Amino acid sequence: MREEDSNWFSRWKEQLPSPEELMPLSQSLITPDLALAFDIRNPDHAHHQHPPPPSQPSLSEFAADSGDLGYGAAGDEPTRTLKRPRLVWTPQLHKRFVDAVAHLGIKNAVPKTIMQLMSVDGLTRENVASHLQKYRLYLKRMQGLSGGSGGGCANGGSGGAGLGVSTDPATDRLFASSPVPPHFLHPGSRANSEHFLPFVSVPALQHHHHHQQQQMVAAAVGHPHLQSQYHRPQMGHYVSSPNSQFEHPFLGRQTQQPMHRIGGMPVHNQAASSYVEDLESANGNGGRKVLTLFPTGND
DNA sequence: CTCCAAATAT
DNA sequence: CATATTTGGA
Repeated sequence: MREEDSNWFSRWKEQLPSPEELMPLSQSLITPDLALAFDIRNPDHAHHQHPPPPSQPSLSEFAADSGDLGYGAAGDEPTRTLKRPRLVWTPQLHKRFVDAVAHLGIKNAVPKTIMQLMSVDGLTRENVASHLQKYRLYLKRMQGLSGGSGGGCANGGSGGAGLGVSTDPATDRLFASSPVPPHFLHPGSRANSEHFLPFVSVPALQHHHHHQQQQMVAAAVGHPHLQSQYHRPQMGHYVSSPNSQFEHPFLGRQTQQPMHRIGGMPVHNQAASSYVEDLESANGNGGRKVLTLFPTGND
């Protein structure tokens, strides 16, 4: 039964290019400072910095919603009084996360290292740590269900066992979308995949820290105000098979650019040629908007 | 310092 | 409500 392990590994290794490829993948999360500082408001100068590299979809798109929070908005440069916007873990980003973990090995798979290997600018340890926890839980959960480990109903109760066996506790939605490679989980058979830890070159990490505009890629800003419950068209049924490649519910849907009215102020929204995922839902009560775009040429 | 678990905010 | 962030403790 371990053969499977080898299997996934070979597949994985194929898909895993090399750290070099991974490395350059530096994504930059939109940093709040930048977002606000740079910001989006420039009704006059359409100076858009068009770095739209036609060849490579590396764009920096910021989705900044006007914060109606109480800070002085324009003209003010909040140096450090910024709140961190909600980070949205996109499948791609998650994938990177998984990749990093897989390559690091369970041993080094600590938040810090992962974060470093991910090289996602803007990503913080907290982000990774939190996500990592969830990821682990997800894996553990799967183990228990799929492996059947032993007895069958060892699950003690947690989870009210009687529910459907399907793996859709709703919480795994995100994780399920990603090809969970690392099956380094399996207690008992601990395969150290570190056999092949060819390179862990994370050369440039803490370098340019200047406020220069780096390449920002993913931007996610959760705009609060008003609680809103966004709901997908019914509970998503994209329950892809656990092993099937991930199918994106979105991807492939280029929504137009709806005008965002923020507090009555039209916001200039520029849609880059990148994947722009926008989920919006309008509820009678309010609307929650989330913009996430990722130029991850990965996968 | 890292991980875990829960509370809180969005 | 679900998700992500954040706090507190081991």
